[in-house]
Amino acid sequence: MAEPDLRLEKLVGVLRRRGVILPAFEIHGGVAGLYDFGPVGGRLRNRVNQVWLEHWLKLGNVVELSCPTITPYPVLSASGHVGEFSDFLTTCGQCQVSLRADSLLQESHSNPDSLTAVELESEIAARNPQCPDCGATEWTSVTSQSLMFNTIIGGGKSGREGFLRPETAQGMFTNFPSLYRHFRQRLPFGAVQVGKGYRNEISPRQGMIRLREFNMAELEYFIDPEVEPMHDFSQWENLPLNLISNRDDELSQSIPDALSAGVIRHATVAYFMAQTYDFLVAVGIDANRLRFRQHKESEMAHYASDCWDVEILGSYGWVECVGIAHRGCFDLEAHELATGHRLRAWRQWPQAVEVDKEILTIDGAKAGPAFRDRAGLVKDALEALEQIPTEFPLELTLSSGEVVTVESEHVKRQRIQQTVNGEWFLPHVVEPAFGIDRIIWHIIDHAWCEIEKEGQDYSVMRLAPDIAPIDVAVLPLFEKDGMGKMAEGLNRTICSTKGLFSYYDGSGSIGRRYARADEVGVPWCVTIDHQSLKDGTATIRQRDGQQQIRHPLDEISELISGGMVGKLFS
RNA sequence: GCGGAUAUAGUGAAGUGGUUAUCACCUGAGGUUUCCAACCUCAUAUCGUGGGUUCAACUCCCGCUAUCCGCACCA
Repeated sequence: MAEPDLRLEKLVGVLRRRGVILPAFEIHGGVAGLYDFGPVGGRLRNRVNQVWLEHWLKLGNVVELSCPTITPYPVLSASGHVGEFSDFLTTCGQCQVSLRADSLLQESHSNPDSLTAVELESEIAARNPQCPDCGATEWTSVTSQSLMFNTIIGGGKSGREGFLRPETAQGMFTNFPSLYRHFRQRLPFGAVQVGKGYRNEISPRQGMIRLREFNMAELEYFIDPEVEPMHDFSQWENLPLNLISNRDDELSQSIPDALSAGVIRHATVAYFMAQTYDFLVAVGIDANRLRFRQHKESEMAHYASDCWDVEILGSYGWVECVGIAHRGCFDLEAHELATGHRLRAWRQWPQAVEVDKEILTIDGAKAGPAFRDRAGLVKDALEALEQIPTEFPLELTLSSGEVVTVESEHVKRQRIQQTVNGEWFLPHVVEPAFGIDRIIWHIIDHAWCEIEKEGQDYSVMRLAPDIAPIDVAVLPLFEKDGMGKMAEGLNRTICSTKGLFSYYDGSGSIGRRYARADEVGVPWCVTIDHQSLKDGTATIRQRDGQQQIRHPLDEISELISGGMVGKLFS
């Protein structure tokens, strides 16, 4: 490859100059990790989002949600983000290595994870732990490295702590009851959301690759773990893909083959991998620069049973752009535990079961005064006991973690006789999560090429017509004799056609204007010339291949919006 | 967050302690031109930002911000 760094520099220059992607707030000095999609990029982003949405909605049992980005503290505490996303760091005064402050106290403190920044700092000062790298005992002050943006919801004393969401998923989990009702209590179903996520990265790098505010698109697909998933893989049977298993085996195998070989562990994960492949190729990712990499046991969250990343090769090497994870019931269970709201689906058994058993429950008159506000928890814990205990007093662990002493006078036996028709269970979730900015970056990276044209470097963005931000450039050969007027009229017609967008360009030579259009990936140029004035036809030029055909003006917008124009060139 | 380098027009670069800061491409206006970056004329910058040194700072010094490269962090 010839000077990849130079290519990257040139590409970044093109994107800035033409208003595709540029640093945000640049006139104020800019902010690391924040980028604008400019006059051309804005519509590009929108179209990629749109194609993504349509791709998943066509599954037929998927709906779109839109949830707030401002998220109250308890939601992200329940989901585990508060713990996961904030670390306390300190730096060695000698060798400058940065470490998690709690890891320094692992030896000397029973639970360093629970300490606040101030406590960590005084503990470190008191115990003088050695730097594992250089052995020094000087440490800088402890700083919090929360990766979430904090905010206060509301003002004054009533203000509640909150965050800007680090992912869109939580809103879809908290909406489970509404989704369940919408789908008339029948699994499987899914919810998608396209929107912004925020992570206060310590050092954003590599342009669009690591951002502080980013566009993401996620699908949460809820399934019954006891029902064998039914997916039609016929479309992908003879399509070998690049797979790297968690044992680092590099395979070239079709998705259904990898599934039956047990490399991919779950059919729904496999199905979404195949769908993801189709989406990425449809928006212009080069299939040869795309691979699936399975997470190793060690890098997978404990609750996940299988997880695959899609990595795309571009100017920054292989970059993770999509994660497809089987999350088990982790998320719904976490929110259920935190809120007490049932986030379950009903499974009807084929045969009703008659239950006739004895359980232990509280004797309200005695246990009520004894346990007061915990009486309900005591009741739940007692009724959940598999075996009826015979010895009292009994040490009973409540769901809150608290242990209480139960005397025999607090309890009574109760006979249960009922018919049970089914059970409530926690659905499992398979989640494909897409980093839209990273995907857009790679679409551009793969689409942009410099070719030699008459001895000059010539820059072309070979964007797929479905996502090209500008569908048509309307060009009068000259801006005189009414050609300019005619072209302006056509431009308005195209812009008012649903789904189409065009621009008018009358300045410079015709070749220069074709070049300008090619550089931002306009697939079609329509040129009005002298003949157009006479017979109402114009030439349509194809970006890739640079061929031209002549066609009646009044059919052009229909031809392009119907996606039929490409056929004229074959 | 640490260390190093860098910051001049839309893009890419040159240059200087002292009147109007160069160059190429791009962009705009006018001319010319019957389809692929042609040509001619003209136009477009308070030299990242705040402070200091100086009679005078784009130029020297310091802080900040951003970018790039290592390290660390993150996925």
